[in-house]
Amino acid sequence: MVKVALLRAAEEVFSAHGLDDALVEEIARRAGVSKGSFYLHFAGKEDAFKEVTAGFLARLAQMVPSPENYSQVPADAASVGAFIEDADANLFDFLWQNRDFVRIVGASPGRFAYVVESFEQTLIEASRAWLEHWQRGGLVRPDVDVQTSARLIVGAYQGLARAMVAEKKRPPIEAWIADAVGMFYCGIGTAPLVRALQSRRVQRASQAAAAPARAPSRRGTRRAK
Amino acid sequence: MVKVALLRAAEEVFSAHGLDDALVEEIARRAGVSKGSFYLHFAGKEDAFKEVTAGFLARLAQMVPSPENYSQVPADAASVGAFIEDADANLFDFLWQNRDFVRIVGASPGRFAYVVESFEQTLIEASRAWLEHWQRGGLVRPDVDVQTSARLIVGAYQGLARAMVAEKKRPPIEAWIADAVGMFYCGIGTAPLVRALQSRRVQRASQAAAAPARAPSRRGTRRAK
Amino acid sequence: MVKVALLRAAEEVFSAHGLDDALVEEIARRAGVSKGSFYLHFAGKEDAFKEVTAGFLARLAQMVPSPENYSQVPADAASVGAFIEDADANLFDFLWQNRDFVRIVGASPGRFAYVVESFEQTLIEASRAWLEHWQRGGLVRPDVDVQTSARLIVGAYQGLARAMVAEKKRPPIEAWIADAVGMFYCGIGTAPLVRALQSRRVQRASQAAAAPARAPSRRGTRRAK
Amino acid sequence: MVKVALLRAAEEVFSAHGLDDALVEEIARRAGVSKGSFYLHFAGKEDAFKEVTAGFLARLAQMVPSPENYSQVPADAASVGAFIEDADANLFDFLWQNRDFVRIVGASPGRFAYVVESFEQTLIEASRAWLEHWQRGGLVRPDVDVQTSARLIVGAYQGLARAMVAEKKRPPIEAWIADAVGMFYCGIGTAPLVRALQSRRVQRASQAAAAPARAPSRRGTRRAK
DNA sequence: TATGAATGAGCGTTCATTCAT
DNA sequence: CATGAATGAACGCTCATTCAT
Repeated sequence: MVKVALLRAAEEVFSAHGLDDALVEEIARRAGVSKGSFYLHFAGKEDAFKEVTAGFLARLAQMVPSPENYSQVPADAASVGAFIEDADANLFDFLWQNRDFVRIVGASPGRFAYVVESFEQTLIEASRAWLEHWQRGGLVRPDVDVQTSARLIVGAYQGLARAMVAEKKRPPIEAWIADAVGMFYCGIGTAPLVRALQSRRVQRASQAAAAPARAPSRRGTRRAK
Repeated sequence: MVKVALLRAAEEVFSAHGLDDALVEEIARRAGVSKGSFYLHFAGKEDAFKEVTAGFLARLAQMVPSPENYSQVPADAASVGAFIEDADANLFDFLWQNRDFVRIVGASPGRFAYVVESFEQTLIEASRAWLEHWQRGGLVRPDVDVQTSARLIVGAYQGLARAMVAEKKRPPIEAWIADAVGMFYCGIGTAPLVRALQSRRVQRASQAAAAPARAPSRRGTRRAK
Repeated sequence: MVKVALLRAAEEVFSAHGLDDALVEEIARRAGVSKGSFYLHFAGKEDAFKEVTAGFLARLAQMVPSPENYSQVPADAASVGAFIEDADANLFDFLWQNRDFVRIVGASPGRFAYVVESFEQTLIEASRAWLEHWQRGGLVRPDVDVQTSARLIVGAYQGLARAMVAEKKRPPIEAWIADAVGMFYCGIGTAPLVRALQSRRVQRASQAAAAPARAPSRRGTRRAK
Repeated sequence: MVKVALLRAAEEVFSAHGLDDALVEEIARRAGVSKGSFYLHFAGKEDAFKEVTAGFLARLAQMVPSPENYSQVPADAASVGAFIEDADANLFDFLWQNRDFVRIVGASPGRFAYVVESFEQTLIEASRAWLEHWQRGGLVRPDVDVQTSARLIVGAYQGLARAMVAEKKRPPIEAWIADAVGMFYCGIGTAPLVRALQSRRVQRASQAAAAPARAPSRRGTRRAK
């Protein structure tokens, strides 16, 4: 119980001040315990940061669907577009909610690079699995190198994520993702998938024309607080 | 002379450790002077950081061409693509050479945001000037809002730059830029420009197919040292 | 416990070196704790000085009698002289014991002037109260302006105190006070008081003649240590 | 020439900040020379302080008259009172003009006590000389111990000086001195001198009654600036 | 003489970590 | 498990003094 409070407090303080400027004192105070208790649960400040990061990545990993753990695996061209966009938007919304912490983790390139890299591998693996799944289902062209494509997609998404967390106001994440999905899957998809994605785009464009001042329609996880 | 050495040393140390973790002691030592001498040239550590940043931005600004200070302003569809890509690749190569420092400046969003923003304005202004120039020359469609387009282009390039400096190994900057240029200018260019850009792309693709293991071919400014 | 030791040590060190030349290190060392502990109890060196000063003034204020808190208020001419001289000698003896610190506080006229002034007000107020008391008792002439007289008396005593703390060897405080009391109260007293004071003076003179090598006969509070 | 400027500047800066807080830099700047030049003329900051103090005491000593170097030595009861008061008032006015520096010198009791003491000796010696002179002239009673009286007078004047320099606004120095002179010389003077002093007092009192708002009538040396 | 850049010892303050209770 | 007082290493900045020119 205390450890949970400490982790919560640590995430807040690390998000607000970064690893170096975060005070153990403040973490303990926010958790409602003494500074000494902090050291009963963590070996030190850096260790707490690692745990917070690990927890964050675990929550993040839970948001990454994979064909194995999905009961209703979409395999028809019509629903794949919506499925991908929804999953990705969920992930990006979560990153936006926690953008301060994401920024902090990304700001220490030397230290803790491994955490980013391990998550990157997770993402690549999941992407590869989906691409294979859809390749088997005839939505992705048989000649596509799924491993390479997965790498490229994840790399592009990282750039997108970095750009997002550097913003001050919430950017139109859904539109960004739709564009990205359109770009990637049109490049590797078979004719049915490309047609389905294009019809989605047309549909969305007409909606946007009808209601230009789009309500952000928050979805997904709220920021841990 | 001493100040130059201090600025060089400061840039190195700030790049390596960031503002807070940089030691005045180390900066002075690397510059070959005493700690006291540091304070003959700077009001304090933060002041030195500002000077380093200002110098960096000045060097950066020199790499941004504008129609006014360019003797040979390209205005024909055939050469515009190469011109843009070359200028952009130069800029990105410089950022890559100084990626550590770029990361540091970008890592303190609150403090020093103004330096990033001021440079952003410089870029937007230059982009707008080029777009107007080419609009007058018939390469950019007359109905394009150059101000808005300039904003979008600069924003996209920022995302690209952020993604680049976060990499450990030099990414294929030239390819990234070529893709970006292809995307943006096809969207706002008139038919001749679009055709010229597409022929560039075809040409490059065939080159890449012939020589898959691309030699990086460093160009542009070397890192100040 | 630690704070008491720190306050004691701080008073010593401030007395010996003044605020600026006092070393936090030395204060902590004398108190038998680490430098870090000093900052658990004080916001900084100046804050410690203020606390020491406040404590000193509090002890000082306790030595100033007032008619309200005195059970046996003397109101007859014969005992008033002895009462005044005794109270004043007590106060001056305390100042002498703490002459180093008194000198330090008085040496920074700009900073900390308020502490001296606040104590001055306390003294004036007490003096006024006594003069009114004795005026009602017929020992002070009815036409005397007690407020003005109180100011003058306190001012003269301040001069006396300043002169005393600047001495290297203990001056004849009792004699100084006796002279001062003789001067002031002869000027404002009614005939009975003046007669009583004069008889005291005669008596003391004959004693002094009999025992020229006057024993200092310390009295009152010892220096806090 | 440079040394004179440095001494002047040093006196100003020492007066304003005290020995420890005075900056060699500021002294040199005010003198219009470089910091290095300062060390051509003084062995260090403390040495400069000693020279400034010595110069100040020399000027002070010049203001102390002695029977030997006085062409018109007053020896009649009528003019002695005016003579003493005038000389003392001159001295005190000078001290008032330089009260900041006087305070500084007095504030370092341990260090530099010798300068005060040497000047004290000068004063005592001069007072003794005058008392002897007047004793020979029949204005001071023959049974008076001139050495002891000189000590007492100088001690009392020191107290007066200390009280004065601690004031924020110029106190009525002339009145203080007149009172002091009246007190001391009535105690040791012969009948003619006492009568003369009393008539002065009466005269002054009537003047004061006629013009209560006494104009200060500055006299003597102006503050070195 | 004069300069002023360079030096480096020194101090106030912070804060992660420890440990006796 | 919990506390919080205590520790001490670390660092930014100041400024008296030196010395090459």
